[in-house]
Amino acid sequence: MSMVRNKGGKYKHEYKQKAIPLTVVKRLPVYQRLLAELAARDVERVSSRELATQMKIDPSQVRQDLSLFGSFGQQGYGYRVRYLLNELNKILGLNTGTKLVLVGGGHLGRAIANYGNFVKWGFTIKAIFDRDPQVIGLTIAGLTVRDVRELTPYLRAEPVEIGIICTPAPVAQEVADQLVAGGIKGIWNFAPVALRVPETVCVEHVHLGESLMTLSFMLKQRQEESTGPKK
Amino acid sequence: MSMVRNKGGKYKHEYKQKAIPLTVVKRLPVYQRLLAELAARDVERVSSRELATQMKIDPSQVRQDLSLFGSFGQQGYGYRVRYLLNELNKILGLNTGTKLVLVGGGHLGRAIANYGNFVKWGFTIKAIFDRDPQVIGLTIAGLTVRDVRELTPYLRAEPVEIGIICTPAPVAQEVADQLVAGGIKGIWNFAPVALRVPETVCVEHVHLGESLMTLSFMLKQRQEESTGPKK
DNA sequence: TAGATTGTTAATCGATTAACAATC
DNA sequence: TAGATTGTTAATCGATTAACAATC
Repeated sequence: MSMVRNKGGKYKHEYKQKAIPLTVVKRLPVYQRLLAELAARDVERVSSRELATQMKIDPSQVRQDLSLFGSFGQQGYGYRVRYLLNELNKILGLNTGTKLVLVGGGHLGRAIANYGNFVKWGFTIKAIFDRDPQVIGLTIAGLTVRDVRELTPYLRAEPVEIGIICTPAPVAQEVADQLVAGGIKGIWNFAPVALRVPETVCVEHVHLGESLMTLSFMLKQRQEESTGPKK
Repeated sequence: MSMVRNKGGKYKHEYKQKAIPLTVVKRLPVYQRLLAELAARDVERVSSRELATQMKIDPSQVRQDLSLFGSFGQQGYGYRVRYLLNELNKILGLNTGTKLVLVGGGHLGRAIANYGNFVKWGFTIKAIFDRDPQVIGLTIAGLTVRDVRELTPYLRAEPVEIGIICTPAPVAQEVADQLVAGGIKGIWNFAPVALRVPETVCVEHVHLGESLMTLSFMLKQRQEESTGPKK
């Protein structure tokens, strides 16, 4: 996938400067997962129509999304599964040996640390920190939990791309500040607070409470639909 | 909040039949959280502008979102925090004693079971199931883990609104089928698969892998922005 | 070759933002 | 009362869907 001339004779993708809409960004990992599943079953090719059916979206959308990053298919054929998967991995920054630290060794932190699914995309948790003397010194997923006071010095000595926050809400902002001070580039936040960070730092939050409330709302709506008048 | 006549003399909210856009649904829990924080600090009133600032959206959007459910504010004053919070809780179906079962007693399942944050909205996990003989019989969050083969009989005897799936991906669909057979109304799915369920069943999925990939992508974009040409 | 399917441009649809009368 | 802020309608913006020439 190098630079390609288009009709006008101009280069496309001279610089990938276009901002990708968040709606598209959220679909990229889904494409990746579907492609990975197909590749695991040794499926060779896939059409935008097939991918779209799986995701309950329009085939045009699949093609439009992918075309933001390049031309990966062939007319009349579709997409080669392995090739497209590989391109998506590159787009998503997978398999580049991304390093993480985890702060908060409670139940959720332990679950994340032991969740093996990330390793295969090249993500590695390098250290775990906690504040509680009862937790410090424990072994979680093969790592000895360190005192959170060592966090900033650790990051100075061992630069890491991503920090995971699995602490209670009240201390999450403080931890975020320390991670930022330590030069972290992204935060994966599981605490139910909106973190304030500099613009240069990316935050992805997983708010379990909000997720459950969403489900609760949908349930209630369904119920009212059936209770209410039938059209 | 009962029925109110509008200018045309027609009742509004005769039947809450309008479908709420998913974009709005996803913001409702955020409003709820912000209001709960304000209520905890004994703040009495809040304006759409203040809420909007917190959420980095437009004040119009806050008012428009809320107006889908009723008129909760007062001109020139804003919204009473406690009143609006209470209305949001009703809208979201919180504090109605929702019962859940959890399938999968691994690290993630244990974290969910021990995550105390849901209890305060009236969600209670009534039983935990697993397939592994090593896990069956263990006590997790005060509950003895049952054999997953008891799942369907259990649900027949003890109706439950929501099933949580914390199993590995390959068995998630099978578990979903059993939950549906047991009359469950909603599924909170942590397994990285798209579940096939009847239209009557709501699914909310939390895909940790997709979330981490999203973060990875944003990081890569940031990096390319700074590496690439400055404007 | 004929059939299929891409990449892309144009048309549609829906969500966000702006504006303002109503009124606390 | 004057100032502030809602609820709602209209205008704008962006995302999704449709259409089709290009071509494998």
